[in-house]
Amino acid sequence: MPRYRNWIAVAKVHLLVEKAMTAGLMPLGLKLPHYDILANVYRFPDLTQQDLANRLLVGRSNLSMLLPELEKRGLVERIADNQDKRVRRLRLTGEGRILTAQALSVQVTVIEDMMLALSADECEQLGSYMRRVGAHLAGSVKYAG
Amino acid sequence: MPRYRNWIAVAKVHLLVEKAMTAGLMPLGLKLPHYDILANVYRFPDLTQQDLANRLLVGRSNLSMLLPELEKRGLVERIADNQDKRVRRLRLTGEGRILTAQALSVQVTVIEDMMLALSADECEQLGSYMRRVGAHLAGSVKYAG
DNA sequence: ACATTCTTGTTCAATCTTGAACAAATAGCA
DNA sequence: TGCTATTTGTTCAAGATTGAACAAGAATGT
Repeated sequence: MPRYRNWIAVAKVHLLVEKAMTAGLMPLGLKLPHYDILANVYRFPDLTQQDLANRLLVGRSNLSMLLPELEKRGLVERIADNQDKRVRRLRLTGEGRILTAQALSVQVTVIEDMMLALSADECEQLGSYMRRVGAHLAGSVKYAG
Repeated sequence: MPRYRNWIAVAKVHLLVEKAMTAGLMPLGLKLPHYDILANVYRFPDLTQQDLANRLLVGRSNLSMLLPELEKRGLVERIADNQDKRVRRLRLTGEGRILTAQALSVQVTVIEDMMLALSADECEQLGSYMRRVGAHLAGSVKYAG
């Protein structure tokens, strides 16, 4: 099983990085799902909840549970849209931006540390491989909303 | 954020493959956690539950919940050890081996399909990168039991 | 305008996962 | 031998995640 072995390596690294991220985020009072939300709203303001769910490959109901927590903590705002009264567009508050920036730097640290095992070129090549695989899969895999 | 981008690609592919695996396993009546257990016991018979938990990077309690299900389905046996009366060594039954072999072939199919995006050499190189990263991380990340 | 169909976000119950507390067994050490 | 510290597996309650059902709003077609 030749390719199998290679995939296992990917899965294991993913798991380890997730654990490292969880540990690194704890001091900020954030869990991984919170962070995923914040990081995406940070880079893509005014997403709807549905947009965000698609981006995270997660169910809408999940966000309906999580977002109110972040809202109560004063990190996220949900702004009514005049064009479409169903949707609520997501933005970070000032405080949310500050915390998210800190969290991002945690992730950068984790990733930089991990990638010490690779040269810059190798890291790029790894990314290029994975993007190709991702594009290939995006067509063939259906993901629920 | 150069390396960051590359990691995101890894994470996304991992997520997509997990979804594909979940879908592929469903006809066999297996969920991903069940499969992970079976696949490991298949390759490494006579593991203790603790060994298995370490291998899967999962809590022991998780296995205490899951294994009785697999046992009731007649897929796994937990055999008392004479040397150490605390532990229960894990083995597949005949039926378990058959089902696991089918599940493994599901995984092989998913992975082969995914890796169509890469040449054989590229796939090997990807694996080699990830093994290096994995080895690098294994030292620096502590994982709970 | 109107009826039908889709989409968006919420709620709720069922399922999964985790960590702490526990009992039984082993290991280590005086 | 005894006494303490570890290790193993289980249990249980708390937290997280999911999918189905729902209501409100928007889009489509006539």
